[in-house]
Amino acid sequence: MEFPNTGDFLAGRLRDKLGHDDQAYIESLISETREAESGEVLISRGTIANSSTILISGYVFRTIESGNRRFIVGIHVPGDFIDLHAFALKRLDHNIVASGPVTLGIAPHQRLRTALEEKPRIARALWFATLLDAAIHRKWIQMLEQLDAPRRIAHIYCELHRRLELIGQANNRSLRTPFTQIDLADMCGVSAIHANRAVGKLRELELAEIRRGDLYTSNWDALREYAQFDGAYLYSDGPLRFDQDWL
Amino acid sequence: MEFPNTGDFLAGRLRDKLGHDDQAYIESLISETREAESGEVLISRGTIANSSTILISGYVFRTIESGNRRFIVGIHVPGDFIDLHAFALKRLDHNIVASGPVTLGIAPHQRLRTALEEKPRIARALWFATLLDAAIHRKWIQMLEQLDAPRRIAHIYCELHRRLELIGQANNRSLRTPFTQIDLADMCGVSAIHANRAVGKLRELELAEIRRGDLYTSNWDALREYAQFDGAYLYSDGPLRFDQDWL
DNA sequence: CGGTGAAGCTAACATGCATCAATAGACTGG
DNA sequence: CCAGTCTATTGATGCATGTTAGCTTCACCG
Repeated sequence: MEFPNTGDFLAGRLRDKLGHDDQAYIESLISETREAESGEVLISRGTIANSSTILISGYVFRTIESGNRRFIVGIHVPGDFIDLHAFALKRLDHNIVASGPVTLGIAPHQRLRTALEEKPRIARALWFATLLDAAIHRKWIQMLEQLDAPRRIAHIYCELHRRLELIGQANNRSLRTPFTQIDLADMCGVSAIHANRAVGKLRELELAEIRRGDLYTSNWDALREYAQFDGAYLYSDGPLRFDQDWL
Repeated sequence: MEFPNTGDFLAGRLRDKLGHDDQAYIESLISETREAESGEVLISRGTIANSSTILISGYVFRTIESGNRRFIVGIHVPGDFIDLHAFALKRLDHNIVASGPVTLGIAPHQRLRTALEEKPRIARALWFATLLDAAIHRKWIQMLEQLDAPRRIAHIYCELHRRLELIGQANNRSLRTPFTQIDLADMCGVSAIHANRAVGKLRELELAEIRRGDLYTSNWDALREYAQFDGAYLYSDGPLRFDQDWL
């Protein structure tokens, strides 16, 4: 299977957790790829799925609609399984929406089932991936409880930067995204106007310049300190040997 | 193994998901039980664990300490595995703290490992449990993004009420907890003073009376509507057959 | 080239919440 | 029984954020 625009796109999340053979095996679960446009609802809340999806390029949001407003409860970067829940739970409790153009890999549940039976290590790797999602969720909860709007925005960009780093797609000076200020507002639980003020404050403090979703900074460290960002929750440190002493 | 104060305490989370034999099997993973006092840190962030823990009675918080303040990012009720993450990730990124006196069941990782190898259905049940945790996390994110302080408190109690219902420990008129207003503040990301005002507002609206953590109400439906509570995210509806078409 | 709509930006006022200060009630240990 | 501590409560003040309205900028497209 050929993946456009990506080398070893699965290198990120499961990087230290699987050998090269296992990575290739996971890629072999993908039966086809698909392109989608910005704003497209890739998976709707409540739909019964019989395949799961890997994000190959672009960004997607997990969104919950409530009271004619949309809330973003998670973001995914290339290499992430975006609906493993649907495999175990059969239906999702939220929508998955493309932010900007995306490329997706489709993994039929039938193949996943076989993989889980034949390769226990794969099963654990997928479990690990969902545990990591949960850890990121917890960090967002804390972020929403603790930080004001400018810091929330800074924290989100710092997290994305680290996650892109893990798949070799991070840039020293900038982070390009298709996010609008409305998207930022929906992530932070503030109004779009206030998201605008928050972006302005980061600019005023000379920590970051955010233009049309693209963040430019000359000092990631200062930005991370301002956002009180500590990436330990991403479990990306080397010595953690996932497969070694588990099986 | 005898469990004090609980009948079939695992009936809740995995209720429809496992047969009676499997429930008994999970209970047999527990090598010993342990009591702990209110406020005790049961599992510290960063500790390498070689056993996992099931909450048998009482409540526990998942907490993150940051900038000399504590944030609560999750609550567990009897029947929940509280540190399955530590099994797969080896260390936790947060603390687990007893709220009020608790009884715990200890399941050595060695036994869990054997169980996962011998009973694929158990492995999936545990995976399901962590996915449910993630779904609850997402709901908290949305709640923090959308609701004001009084509604957040109401939502948290509505969620707990539903979760207690699933293990047959819910009461029609009240919900007893050992939570202080400081705890409520740490869950909602507001100051203790404001949590007090929020409690006062629920009282003023005649939706609920909260005294020393115990909530009394004559109208759960009104409270749920006020909090915009929809329990679908708890995946507790009958027709979802977890083990049937998965294996 | 100019119209159109979405996104970004700004101002003015209203509300939610933090903070400080102070007090009262409840539990605990002497 | 009292003192000390933790919790609950109330008021006053200022900052954070919501809301409404209007304006600007830019990409797209006829």
